[in-house]
Amino acid sequence: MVRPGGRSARVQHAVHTAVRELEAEVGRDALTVPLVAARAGVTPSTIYRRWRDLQQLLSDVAVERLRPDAAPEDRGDLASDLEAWAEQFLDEMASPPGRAYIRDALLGDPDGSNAGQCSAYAAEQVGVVLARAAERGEKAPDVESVIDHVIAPMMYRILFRPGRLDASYARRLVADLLA
Amino acid sequence: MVRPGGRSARVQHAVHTAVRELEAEVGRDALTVPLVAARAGVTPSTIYRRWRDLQQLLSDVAVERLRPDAAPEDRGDLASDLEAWAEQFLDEMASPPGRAYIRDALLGDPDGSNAGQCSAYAAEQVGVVLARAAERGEKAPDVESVIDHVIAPMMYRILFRPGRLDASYARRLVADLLA
DNA sequence: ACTCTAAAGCAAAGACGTAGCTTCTAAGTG
DNA sequence: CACTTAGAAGCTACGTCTTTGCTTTAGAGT
Repeated sequence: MVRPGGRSARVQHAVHTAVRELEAEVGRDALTVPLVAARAGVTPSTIYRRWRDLQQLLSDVAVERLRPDAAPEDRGDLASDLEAWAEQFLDEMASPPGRAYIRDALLGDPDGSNAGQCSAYAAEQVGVVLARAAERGEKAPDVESVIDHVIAPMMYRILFRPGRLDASYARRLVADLLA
Repeated sequence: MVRPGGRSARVQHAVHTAVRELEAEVGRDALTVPLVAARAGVTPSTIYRRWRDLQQLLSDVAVERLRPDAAPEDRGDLASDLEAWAEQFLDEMASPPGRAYIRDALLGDPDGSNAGQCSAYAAEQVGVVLARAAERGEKAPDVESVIDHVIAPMMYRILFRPGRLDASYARRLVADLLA
């Protein structure tokens, strides 16, 4: 049972913060559970008990970092909004740190719930764009179509075919979808 | 330098075999490098040197298992061929072992070459189907289109949205592409 | 205030990962 | 057919990480 205002929450926050700090300081590959524990001021066994291993901890932190921090920009029409969002999404996700976070999120995650959360974030952002279009009276596809025709192809390339990506790919996918 | 007929090749084979056997016997989570080494009759340091860690070893083995073992079935026309291939692909990849292999292949792979290999396997199979269609004189899409419109959406769901999949999804994607 | 329980601390034992050095083996050469 | 050589495997010792049982703490509910 998680007690929101209590010690558990403090520990979780301290550990997450320690991971982010150390990731920046010593690099991902040098991270170890004892190192994180020392920085967070907890004992290693606490981390092992709560997260089971370093992978799952990194996965948790990665999901946090993949959460969008702002609503998609409003450029006045669906095509522009979607194009801008897709370009930014691709740009962030295809970057080396972006790819690392995606891999971490997928990795320590037997049941896929962390990865599912990432997908939900993207779907939510797209949902906002589509809802705005609907309010304007524009004809808009549904979220599922955007996932299948825009997000999925971008993700596939990011994960399976690195080095075959640029912003024009995002624009082409959006254009094809809206055609 | 790898010497195909020599000791290196024997060791690599013994280690891969040991991984597959132990995976079946004790389960993935109980695999460790020393355990694999003992079964393969080599010392742990050999594995650490060649593969660096367990993840990369599992990644190598996973790629091997994801290699298709036969050419796609010929059902006489493009739509049927592609539909059959997509259904089988989805079925294999969405299964628990299939997902585990995909994750392993993605995982121990900083530069994405193992994952790229998996993608290449799928592209090759699709290429065979499309080439047959071209020989028959059918109008066929190119491989890139199939990747974007069929493979990528299936993979995205497998990785990010488990539990939202069935064979009809594969059929729908193929039908939409060929429409 | 008191009780109760989930979570954290502690400590010791065992397993794992790393690195230096030695030994082997197969490919190339005269 | 020896001989050389370099890459790869074996061995070993050390340090670090992981696991586990038990104890202690702190916050939620009464």
